[in-house]
Amino acid sequence: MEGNRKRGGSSKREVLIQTALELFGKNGIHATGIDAIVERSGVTKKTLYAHFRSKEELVLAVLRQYDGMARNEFMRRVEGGGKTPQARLLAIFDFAERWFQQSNFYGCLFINTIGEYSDNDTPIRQICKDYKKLVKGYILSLCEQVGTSNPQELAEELALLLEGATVTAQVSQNPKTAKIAKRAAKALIEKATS
Amino acid sequence: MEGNRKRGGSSKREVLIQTALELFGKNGIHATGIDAIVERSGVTKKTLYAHFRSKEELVLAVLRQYDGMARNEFMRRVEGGGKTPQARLLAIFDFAERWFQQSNFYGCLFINTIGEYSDNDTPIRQICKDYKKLVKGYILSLCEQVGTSNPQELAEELALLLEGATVTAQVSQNPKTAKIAKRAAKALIEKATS
DNA sequence: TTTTTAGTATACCGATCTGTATACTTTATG
DNA sequence: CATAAAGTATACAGATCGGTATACTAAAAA
Repeated sequence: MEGNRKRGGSSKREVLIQTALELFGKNGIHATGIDAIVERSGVTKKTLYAHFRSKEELVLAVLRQYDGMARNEFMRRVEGGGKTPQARLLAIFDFAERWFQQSNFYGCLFINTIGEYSDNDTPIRQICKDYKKLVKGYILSLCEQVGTSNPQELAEELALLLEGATVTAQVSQNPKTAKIAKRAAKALIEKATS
Repeated sequence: MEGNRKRGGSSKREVLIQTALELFGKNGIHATGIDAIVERSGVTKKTLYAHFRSKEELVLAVLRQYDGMARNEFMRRVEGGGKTPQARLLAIFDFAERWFQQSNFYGCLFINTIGEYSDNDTPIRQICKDYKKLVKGYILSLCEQVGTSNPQELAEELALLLEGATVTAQVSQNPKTAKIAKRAAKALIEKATS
């Protein structure tokens, strides 16, 4: 074979990853059984284990897939949200607000996953850590274009605001935390560039 | 009986709550089995179910206990960390730094728990939500004494910084996020009170 | 067309999960 | 001292966990 993913559609592998992503995001990883993924995806357990050797491998595939998707959309939205570096930095929080408003928003998958896996040197945790590092790197690259004497400092502060807004929106189920973070970000950017 | 908690010591109930707190914090709730709690605490399963009707009741007891302990220590440290409202607001982040440095720091138990329980109207989630609300209320009370035209706004911003520092310290295992948050907080407080 | 691959359907395995039952022991108090 | 509460030790029930085995089917490739 070879002609899977029937014409723009999705292979069984992708269906499984997508289904697992939904369930992991909603209920967490440990609370999501293989049987639930199999049932919801309409794919047989045998097929699942033909694509993934174990649940952990499925978890890793889900995290990697989401990592790519999320960072891509993040950068796309930020880039499209403004022309100047200042405007783009603020657009981060417009993107966040739309994200928080989605009905399937259950906080950051990577944060939630880290809460379930404390062992530091596991591949699962590493993916989560790397994601955060890469996002912060992107924010830093914007801060470097904004004309401040200490872009690293500004990037760290803005990254903190984004994380804080995300978990607070998750807890309170109120997307307005994005606006609060944006207001604080504006003040910090102004201070750094004056 | 009645003379439990043998002379300043701890009753079986308290031992179970403490043990469960450690395991829930480290590995999450769903990943922590009753058997693990029983084994680690040295208390029989029968006794556990004599004190708690179900695992969920134990979870609730753990969260309530931790809620009280954590808020108490938070306020105590902040109050002892400065005399003026400004100094106390900044002392929040000194407290946070010490917290992040503890070897058994695995992020905020309430945040991690919310990541495992997405259903909104469960008692478990309610405790987590209430905790965050009460902490924010305390921060607000400090902001009201600091002399700003919009204490609510400042409190929301500082609460976001604290959350962001907490989850970022959890992910990066680096307590320095507290200092970053403190720096940003200082700027926001100055701006609000000038 | 024949063969190989990917899939379904379903039953099963051993381990672990939450929770209960049975029988015995410690211990505080009336 | 006698009693009753609280505890230990241990086995077990029923469900679910992650993962495997068997038999059959659809379909693409040779």
